[in-house]
Amino acid sequence: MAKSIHIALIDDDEAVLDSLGLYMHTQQIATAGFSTAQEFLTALQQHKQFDCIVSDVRMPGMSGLELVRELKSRNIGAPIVLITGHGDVDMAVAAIKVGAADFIEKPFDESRLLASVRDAIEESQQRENFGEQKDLPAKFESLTARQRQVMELAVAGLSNKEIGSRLDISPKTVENHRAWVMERIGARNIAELVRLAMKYDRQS
Amino acid sequence: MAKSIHIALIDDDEAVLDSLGLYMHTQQIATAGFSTAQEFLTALQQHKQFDCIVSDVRMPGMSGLELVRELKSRNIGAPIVLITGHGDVDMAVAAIKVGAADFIEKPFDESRLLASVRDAIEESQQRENFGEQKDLPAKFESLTARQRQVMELAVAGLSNKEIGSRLDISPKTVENHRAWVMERIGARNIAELVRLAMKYDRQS
DNA sequence: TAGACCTTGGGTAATTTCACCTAGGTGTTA
DNA sequence: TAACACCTAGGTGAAATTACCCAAGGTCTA
Repeated sequence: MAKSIHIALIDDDEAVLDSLGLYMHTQQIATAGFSTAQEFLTALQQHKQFDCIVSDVRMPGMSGLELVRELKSRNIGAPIVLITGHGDVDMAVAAIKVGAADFIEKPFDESRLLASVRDAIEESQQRENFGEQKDLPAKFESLTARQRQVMELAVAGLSNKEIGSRLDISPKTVENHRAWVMERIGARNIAELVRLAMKYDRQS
Repeated sequence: MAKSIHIALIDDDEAVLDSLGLYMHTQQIATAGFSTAQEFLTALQQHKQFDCIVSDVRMPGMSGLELVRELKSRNIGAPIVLITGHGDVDMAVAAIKVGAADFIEKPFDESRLLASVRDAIEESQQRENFGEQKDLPAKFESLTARQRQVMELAVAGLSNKEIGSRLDISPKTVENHRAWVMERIGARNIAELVRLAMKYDRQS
């Protein structure tokens, strides 16, 4: 349910990496620090996944802006938040145009960055959800009859015990069906399942 | 969350009361048995509340049909399921017309009655909900700013811990706000809250 | 200023959910 | 027949929710 957040921090200044990493940690966000864009790209090639990428703009080697372009050309979906100490309007415009999620000037409040990161992740997930919505009918129709029964009662707000007595099966079995439903539909919690189920109901 | 169900059983045949009461008990449904409609009405006057009333039709004194009329004239909302051993189509039609929720001929399967009772309760609750829907905006707007924040994040599927770190308050406080929200909105569980919140979003 | 309400957060205990696992019985299909 | 999917249901352990209780401090208002 929790869905831990994991972000990448890219900055050639170690002090920045440390302080941001520490702050994010206090916010239950895992971080991986990289001194250069190249280092980060190497990690990517090793199948590492990040929910968001926070990168400095001015760095030796590949710049943050170039990194954004590179990632976009690779079709990496993770949102990228750029931070910089020497930004100007043009640079900011360019960054957003090529697809950066945000562009923040140093010095900034850590909470400001956090909010930006969260917004970016949320937005990208909503994009994902839009993609998924087309498969909604397919997903719901892939449920077995039993799973559908359980799903409907769960969405109606019944506990596993109540569903069990309603369907005359053990609460444990309900639990199992429920787990399957969550996985098949791709919902991370009941709230999401309810939302998707309502969407599906209205669609079809 | 559980919302225990409590129904009234009215039949002049003690054996019927006993067996139905026993069966309902196995289904986590509490029952109160009455030998005559009058007895039941007396209980009603003592502020007893029932989610559903199951009554025989042919009884000494007031008949089941008369009971339905009586209750309707008193504006009692609880659904009434009639059961009878000597029914005919006309009687059934009349029963439904005056507002009985269902009309079942003996002998019947206990599970058949159970399903009928549950459907009736669900329907009557939906009627209630329709009534409540008009108050939906009022309810949501009665939330304080903090409660609304918590509500929105909860509906989005975040755990109390996540909401806490997002709002920089302790999970415990989130819990308290959440409880208030549930009470104010009148939702019995998250699923219901999500549904109401979506309804509200679409309405306004 | 006293009362009402909101926000904050602590405690305790019961219940529920979640994420794993194993495993038998059934029915379908390659 | 063997593989596969499904339903059933048990176990364990961690995490979360729910329902209560309590109290302190702030703000606003009659």
